[in-house]
Amino acid sequence: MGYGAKVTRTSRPRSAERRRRVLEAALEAITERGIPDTRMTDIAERAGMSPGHVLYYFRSKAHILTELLQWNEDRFHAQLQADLGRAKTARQRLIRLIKASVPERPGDPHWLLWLEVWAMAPHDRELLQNQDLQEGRFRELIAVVIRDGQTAGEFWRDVDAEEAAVRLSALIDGLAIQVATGADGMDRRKMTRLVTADAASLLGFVP
Amino acid sequence: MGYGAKVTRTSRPRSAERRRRVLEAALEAITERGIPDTRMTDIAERAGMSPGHVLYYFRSKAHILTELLQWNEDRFHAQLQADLGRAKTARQRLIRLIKASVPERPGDPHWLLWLEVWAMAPHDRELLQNQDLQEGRFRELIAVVIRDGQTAGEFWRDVDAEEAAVRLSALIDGLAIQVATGADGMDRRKMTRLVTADAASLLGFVP
Amino acid sequence: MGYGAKVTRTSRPRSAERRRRVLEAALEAITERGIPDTRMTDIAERAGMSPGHVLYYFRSKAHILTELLQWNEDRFHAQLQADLGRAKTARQRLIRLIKASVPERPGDPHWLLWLEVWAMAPHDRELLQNQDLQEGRFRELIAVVIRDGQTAGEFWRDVDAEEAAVRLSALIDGLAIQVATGADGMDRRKMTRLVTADAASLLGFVP
Amino acid sequence: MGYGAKVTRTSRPRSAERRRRVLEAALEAITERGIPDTRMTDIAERAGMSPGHVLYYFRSKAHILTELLQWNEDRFHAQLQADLGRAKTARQRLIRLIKASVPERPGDPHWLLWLEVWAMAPHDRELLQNQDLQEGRFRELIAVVIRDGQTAGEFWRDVDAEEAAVRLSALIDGLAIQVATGADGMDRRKMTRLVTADAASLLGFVP
DNA sequence: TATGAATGAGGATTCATTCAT
DNA sequence: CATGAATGAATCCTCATTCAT
Repeated sequence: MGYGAKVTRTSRPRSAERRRRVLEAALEAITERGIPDTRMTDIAERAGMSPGHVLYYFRSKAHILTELLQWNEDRFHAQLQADLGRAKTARQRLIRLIKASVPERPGDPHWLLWLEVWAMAPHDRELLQNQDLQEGRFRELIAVVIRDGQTAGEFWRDVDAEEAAVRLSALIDGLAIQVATGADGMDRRKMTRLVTADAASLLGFVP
Repeated sequence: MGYGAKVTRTSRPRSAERRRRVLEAALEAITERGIPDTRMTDIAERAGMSPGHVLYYFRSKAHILTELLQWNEDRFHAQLQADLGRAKTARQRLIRLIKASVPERPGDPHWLLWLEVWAMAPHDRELLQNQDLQEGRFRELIAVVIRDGQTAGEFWRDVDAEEAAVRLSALIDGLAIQVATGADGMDRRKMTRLVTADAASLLGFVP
Repeated sequence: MGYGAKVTRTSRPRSAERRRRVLEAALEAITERGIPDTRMTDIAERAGMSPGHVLYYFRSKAHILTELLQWNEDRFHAQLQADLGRAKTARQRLIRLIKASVPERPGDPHWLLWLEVWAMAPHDRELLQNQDLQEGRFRELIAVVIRDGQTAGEFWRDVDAEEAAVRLSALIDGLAIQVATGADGMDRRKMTRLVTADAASLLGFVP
Repeated sequence: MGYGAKVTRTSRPRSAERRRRVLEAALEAITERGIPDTRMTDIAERAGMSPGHVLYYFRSKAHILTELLQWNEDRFHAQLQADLGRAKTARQRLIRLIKASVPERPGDPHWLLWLEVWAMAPHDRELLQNQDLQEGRFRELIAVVIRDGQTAGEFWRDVDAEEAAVRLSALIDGLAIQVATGADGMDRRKMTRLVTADAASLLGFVP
């Protein structure tokens, strides 16, 4: 994950790190205020640079957003993949996947960004396509785990893996809204239990 | 509900109708452009009046929004209640409820407004409370239908009605996102089938 | 030239007058600082209104410019036509035309605007077309006067009127640059004498 | 005028060439976009160096401009002098001078720069002085040729050489505007004919 | 010399809101 | 009630210039 130990001279990554700093700042600001109320200045301040400099790296506010979404998903998936790699059984992998998908807490940045995407997607074709891509990637991950479990005899075989993935991811989205917005009567624990139970009854394993 | 024939002084209804016209215009504009990109002027134009006059009825843009959400939900529930009233069995009522909940098409105004609400709620306590209220009302409606069905012996009795309602409404939300945004691979018909199947297997009736 | 004496209620012209005020302010500012260094604020201040209001009348800085050029030329031509109308002979008309064309003094707004146009025209097709139109109108005016004089026997007949107009207007442009910029060794009086002498020797009349 | 073969220390010529490269780049950029829309970056890119480095050679954008104008005129005059040197008679010299003065084509860099100068001169005293200098130099050149021709008996003697030079150079300026901006109905050939004819009738030689 | 990251002072423009009529 | 002119604060973005390396 590092650039190697030998990089002494501040070398290239400088630029990449600056960009990352901007993205982190943007996510932070957006999490706090929401996209429409996040000003360039908010981002710049948090990133510890001038507004002009933020736009030196990203041509416009829209560009920041685009890259932010990508970066957010990539990070999530990398983490998820690593997580899954450490599990032995499909059942364990599915449970880990569920746990990784549940918002950490109200205001979870990853999910707040998704709420913003859903609100904007109907008016932004490009964004919608990206949404499709990311959600498809996630659903496919679920489907793979399910199929693996079916092959290994851990899950029932007569369930359509794709459809189950659609149902599970939709349930996750719907509940995550409640957790992430901080809605009354739903929290991380409850959501985890609900989704796990649903998966268990759907695929026939013990939660 | 209804102004009746006896309203003689024209003043009030006139005003009420003007206000409704503004709300309709606002919903239309928001559906097209999203809340952040909807200007007072967009609303005024659609409502056929001047921007200044829109603010004569609603003190600010925020007030329009607040009232719009309420109005939108009230309308939805009134329609839903009427729908359910016409059904004989709990099973029929549940199915009608599901059908009423599925977005008509990509861009369905009712749902697009919800997408906006979810995106804003984390940064607006009042809005969040309203969200809780409305979603609670909807879940309770589902729970009532389920309990009715259980009492009538149409649904399995060993299912917790509240929890089932939570699960169903979350599934609906999650899938509605896909349909309403126009996501690839999901549409009204497929969503209806999926939710109905889920309810059926959950409560033990024939879809 | 007035709107009639009966207009008591501040009526329509309000808007038109505001617009004119903006154009006057713009011309003033541009004359002082040049187009590139004229800020919206400069115009607004001089027009006695807020910058936002200036853009309420004219959608953008570019729009102000476009209208300003048109307005400037229209004004010049209206004045010129009136001038010519009062002259009896073609010779007198030509002399009046020349006098009207000579810059009043260094910094003459009408001509400074032309200097700006010439500098911008190579990079703005629309502007160039407008330039063609206006210069064509002016040259045609000269040509008409010349032809009249030829018909009346005041000017030599063997001179091509169009070509003479081209030559005269080019000479006027070239000298006006010197007068309007305040170049050394050229002024209104000298320019008038030079152009008149040129016309006289070209068309055969006594200056 | 060259640096000769003896320059051993490469330092100076290097620098001089770099500077020239910047000036060439600037002229190119300005010709394309006009001065107000030419950014430091445009110049730097064309010169194949970084914006920071451009300012290492020229302290500011204004300095580039100043030097560019000088360089542009020096180049023009050097070329012109060389041209005239090859002509035997004053008549030939005058004709060559005219040909050299006519813009090559719409967008001729040398003339586009003049259009910019005229637009800026009224707001920049220093620039105006430089304009006076350059135009004076050009007019004097014309006057010299005329006087030579008069002495040699090629041109009429009763014409005031200075005044003729003023007239000719103004006519050239006025027509060059049309050619250089790409105005309708005027081109290099026509302009050449017009100016030559004017000079011929003024000085009494056969065009 | 040479780079390009970094700055920050503006600039045009937008838009909710106010208010005289 | 109704208008639309008027405001001005706020926002994104540009760009000459500086400076550490």
